[in-house]
Amino acid sequence: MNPRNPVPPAGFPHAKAFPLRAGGNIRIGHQTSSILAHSMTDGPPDSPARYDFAAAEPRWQQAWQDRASFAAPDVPDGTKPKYYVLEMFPYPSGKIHMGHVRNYTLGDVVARYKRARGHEVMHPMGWDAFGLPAENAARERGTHPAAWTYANIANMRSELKSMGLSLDWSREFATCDPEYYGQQQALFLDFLAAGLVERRKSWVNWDPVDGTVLANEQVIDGKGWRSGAPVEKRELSQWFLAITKFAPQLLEALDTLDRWPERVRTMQANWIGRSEGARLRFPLAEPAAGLSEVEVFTTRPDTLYGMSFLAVAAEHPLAAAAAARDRKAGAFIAECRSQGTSEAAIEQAEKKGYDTGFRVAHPFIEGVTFPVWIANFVLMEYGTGALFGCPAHDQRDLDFARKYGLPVPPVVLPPGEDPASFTIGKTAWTGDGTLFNSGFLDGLGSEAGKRAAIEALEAKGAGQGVVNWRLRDWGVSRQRYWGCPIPVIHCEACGIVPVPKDQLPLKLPEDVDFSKPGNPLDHHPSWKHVGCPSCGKPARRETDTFDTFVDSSWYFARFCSPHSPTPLKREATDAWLPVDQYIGGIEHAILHLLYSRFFTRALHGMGQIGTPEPFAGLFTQGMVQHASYKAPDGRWLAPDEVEATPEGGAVEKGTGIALTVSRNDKMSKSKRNTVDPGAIIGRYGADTARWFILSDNPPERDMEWSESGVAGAHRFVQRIWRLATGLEARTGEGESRPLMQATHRTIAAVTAALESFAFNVAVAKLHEFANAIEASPAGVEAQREAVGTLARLAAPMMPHLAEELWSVLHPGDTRLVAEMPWPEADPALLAADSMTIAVQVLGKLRATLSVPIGIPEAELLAAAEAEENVQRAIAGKPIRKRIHVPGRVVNFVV
RNA sequence: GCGGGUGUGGCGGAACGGUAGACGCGGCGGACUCAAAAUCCGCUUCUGGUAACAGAGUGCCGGUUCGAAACCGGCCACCCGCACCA
Repeated sequence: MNPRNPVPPAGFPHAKAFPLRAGGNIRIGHQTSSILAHSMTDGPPDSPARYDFAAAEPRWQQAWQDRASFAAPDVPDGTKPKYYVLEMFPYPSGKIHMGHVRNYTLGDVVARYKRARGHEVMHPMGWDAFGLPAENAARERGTHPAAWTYANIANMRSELKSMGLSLDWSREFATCDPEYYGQQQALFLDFLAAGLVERRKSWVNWDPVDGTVLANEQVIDGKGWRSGAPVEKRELSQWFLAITKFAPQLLEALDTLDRWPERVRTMQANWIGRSEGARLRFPLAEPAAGLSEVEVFTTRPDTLYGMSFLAVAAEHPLAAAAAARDRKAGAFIAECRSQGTSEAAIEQAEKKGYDTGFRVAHPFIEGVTFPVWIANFVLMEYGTGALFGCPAHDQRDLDFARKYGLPVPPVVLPPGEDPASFTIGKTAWTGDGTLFNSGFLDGLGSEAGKRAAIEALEAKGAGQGVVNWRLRDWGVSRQRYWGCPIPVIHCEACGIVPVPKDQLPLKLPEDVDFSKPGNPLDHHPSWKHVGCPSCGKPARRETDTFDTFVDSSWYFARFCSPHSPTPLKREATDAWLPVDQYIGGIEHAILHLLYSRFFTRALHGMGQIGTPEPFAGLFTQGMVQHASYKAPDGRWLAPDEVEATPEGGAVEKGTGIALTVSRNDKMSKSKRNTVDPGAIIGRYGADTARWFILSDNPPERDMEWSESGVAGAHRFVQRIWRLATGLEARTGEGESRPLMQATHRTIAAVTAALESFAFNVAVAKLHEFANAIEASPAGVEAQREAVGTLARLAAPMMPHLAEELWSVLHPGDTRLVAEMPWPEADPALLAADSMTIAVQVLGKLRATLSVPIGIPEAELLAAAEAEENVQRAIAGKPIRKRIHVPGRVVNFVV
């Protein structure tokens, strides 16, 4: 996925925060971590007492690759249930970051677990490779975007491989591969043929810094999502994908996505923004500039008799008509446009308007006309860009009316108010009530009034009831080079002519000049000049490229048949879609996920995909954060420049200057608090990094990366390694049944935890199990069995160590844990031999009682009552009630 | 303003309505060592007590229940998303 703040390529300034060799003291919370690092890097690497992850991890990665352990067929034979697990694919910015490590570790746990549970698992990886950072790199240092991108991919691929992910690399592609974007061009032509593409002039969000158009979804607080520059309004011809045609389906189907987080569904529902109301036309008293009426949308047709004025947006045609005959109107429009849409601007902006002098008639009120104002709070993008002002029952309209001295006629009487005395002060009445001063609507309630007003409008031909959507069509044109070329040709004679499919892929030219501002494709001397495929006359290629969100709107489907000569292969998508578990950041809750849903529905409608929804399950992970350190002079310090104080604060190394510590800050270059995964993996190994990132907290929450936490995870890795290698030395002749029971309880607990994404709990249960093994007096064979199960249960999280443990426990066994089935809990061993019963008096714990399973109730109650503490609490009072919850608790009520 | 979510030790967090604080981090004490590291053992919610034990305790107020972190009603705080949306 394209990050909002892409990390510029090449060396992070503090990539050396965690040096691979000794000497890198990270002194957060005393000296443990630096001391540990010292011993681990300087100690004998082949010491039998320590697990040599640096040698073992590549070895097992090679073994998986040699055995093609993670390859999935395009069309499985159906003997196993399929499971498609996918993490949002990365933007190749140069290096992986901790967010990637978390994301891909989560997905890998699911993939490995499901594989062990007998599913045919597809777990692919690719690259969301088009986008602006590559072009910026080209401008800044003269590398070609393709060279920059593919070099980054090569680097990040090897970083991902070092994590030991169970990926099917044979499915890998980058969206900037012509084999991919050529298929995307073919899909676009299908969309065009299906009537889902429109070219039209429209007011667009223009990012003056990036020099390109932005979709509404890419404008955050009035600023460009990438550049952060205030967005301007411009009118341009653009390509649009007709997502609004699917608005009702996209909204309704949210209810079917029961394995999506509630908050994502809510965000999408809000974004789609359905509202019921009416569209109606107000005739102009005198036609102006060819306009004879103004259309408005309202959700409150019941309040039509409360009209006081009509207001249009600055971009509305009627505003232009006013400007044409009135210089001051033009000046007001210009003022509105420069006002900006930033949050600050909106908050400060008072409601301003300009009376155009035009007047409109009212559909119900004869012989009266109302003034038409241009108002800065009317949005051209919503509804019709015009509204009727009803100040008594809309706060914003009321503020406007008070400012300009417009009338405020009340028409909705709140419950309990007297019509003779009810007036509106500074607060509009926006609730329901009884209509009055409203002609034929008088006496109706608000809901009945709406229905009656719509009926009357329809009868008069003045309007109709409608459902209005906040969702806009998706403008996909971008004036950039490093994107998928839009495969159409503009011909003076024939108009818009699609590039014939047999000429796809329409490739980007390689010789481009980034020295001039603007779109290099447009500047290219020859690329855009082409013969019209229809009439043969000279014509012009479209030089816009697609928004990169188009690339990510169907990649999950392409993964099913990544080498197909057609965009999709129906047998493959039928076999694999929908994605069973999709995992990624919450930042894509609207944009990417909504676009992908739209694409899937569109392709479903064209018969190219058999399912209407792309992602059956969605999991949104939290961010990875890290403490940040700021000096009084405003400098940010990297963790390795900081020393902890005994009081829990931090000072700058060397100078001793006290620093402000912020404990949970999103990792960012500017705050210098990033941690480089490559360095962590080099120093502790992939398993340690994976284990820690899973153990810290529930995966949907933000987590804090801490050095001491990683060190703790590494201690556990080494500990269970010793558990396996020291089997013979740990003599034991004792009973093995308790250990077997602990084993099977752990199988059940870890299984339940993994099923519910409670990976931190799974980790805790495995810690407990390791404690139990260590404390067990059981003999060698029973311990071997237990440690072997520990390895298999830990395998989704620590795959390399699991293989290593298995090979140590079972020399000569050539099976891989990655290909073994999941351990089954034996119900006979889940049942305990004895149980601990809590004994309460009046709900307060007074004793615990260890009793054999199956003890008669009377016996148990007698034993409980006999407890000394219980007797003291009862204090001689008669027991009124004895409550017994078998296996749990006894409660005496006195 | 609308919508969604979260509140539990020093910290991250566990806990089918049934022993609150599993597990980890940090801390304290100890063993081993010439010394350190690594490793191991013990303690670690708060208050009182040497202890046994007692009292309090899951944001606040109330309710349901033999029993509430969990369920219900009413608040508070924080986080996130949307928002001059007609």
